[in-house]
Amino acid sequence: MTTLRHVPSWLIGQASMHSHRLLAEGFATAGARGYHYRLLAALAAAGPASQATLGRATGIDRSDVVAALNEMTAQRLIERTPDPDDRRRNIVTLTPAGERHLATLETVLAGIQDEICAPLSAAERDQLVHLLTRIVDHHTGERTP
Amino acid sequence: MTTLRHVPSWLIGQASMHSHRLLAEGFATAGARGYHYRLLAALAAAGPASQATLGRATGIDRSDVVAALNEMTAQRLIERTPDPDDRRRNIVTLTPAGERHLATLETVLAGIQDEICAPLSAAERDQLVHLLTRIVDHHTGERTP
DNA sequence: GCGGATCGTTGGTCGCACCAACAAGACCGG
DNA sequence: CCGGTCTTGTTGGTGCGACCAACGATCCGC
Repeated sequence: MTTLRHVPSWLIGQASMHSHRLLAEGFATAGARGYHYRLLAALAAAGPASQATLGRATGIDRSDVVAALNEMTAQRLIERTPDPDDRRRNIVTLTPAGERHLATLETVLAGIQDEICAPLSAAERDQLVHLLTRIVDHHTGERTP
Repeated sequence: MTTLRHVPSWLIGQASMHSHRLLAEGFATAGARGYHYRLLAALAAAGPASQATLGRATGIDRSDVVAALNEMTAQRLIERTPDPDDRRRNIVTLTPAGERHLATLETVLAGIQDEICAPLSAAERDQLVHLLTRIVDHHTGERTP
């Protein structure tokens, strides 16, 4: 696509495709996918939380949280306990296996960042992060005004 | 996701999500989607071509080309003619309506680029394009050696 | 002429993002 | 205390994009 080579959205999309593919491969060999990592990371960062809270923290839809959590309970990575203070809620907890799993996914993730940014110097990588941060912040801030 | 805010692949993915959403909205109001634009652009750039050629030029799978082309023939944007020189092939041609449609999609696309890059100066936008180009080239070059 | 490659097509799979609806429960104003 | 409103978990379904396997038909090199 010669025409599209200068178009930001095309470049962003292509870069996203490649990184997503690499990430999906890496996560798949660990038996996980993107949603799993995000949820594990959120749980590790903020401690046990309800599913709705997790959904808000990760930007994953409530219904998709349910599905991912089902898969993760099957793998004994998390546990669902009914909240005694609010019987609508489930309190989701990270199991030791879940913490270990998160650690391996974390290393996978880090390795793939280097792979993605291979052609860039450290300074350029920081530059890229800075530019993208501004774009992402701009469009997430304006989402729900 | 505080943890992910510095991770390139996360930023790329988020940026891709936003631009994809904007683009999908814009294209949808014109009755198109991403594949349609890509195919129209490829046809305009290289002239009439077979479906397999189009697939290779756009990076879209043969089977997905079929589906998109079906939708586009229903909208009278393209025409499929059997190739007399090779009876396996269809020669796909852009209709006048298709050219007009492409033009409107082109303006939609351009507008959205500005929207995406709104928080960036012209120089920064060039910088971003340059950095992303290097990443994309790196990972597409290594794809099929 | 035969074997291998190519082309269009059908019919699936997967990941991610999203939406609508519902019952159960919480919560608040009157 | 009761009714209305909101939240929570869950079910089920949509759309897009990327991909893969298999098929008959056709072409091409040997």
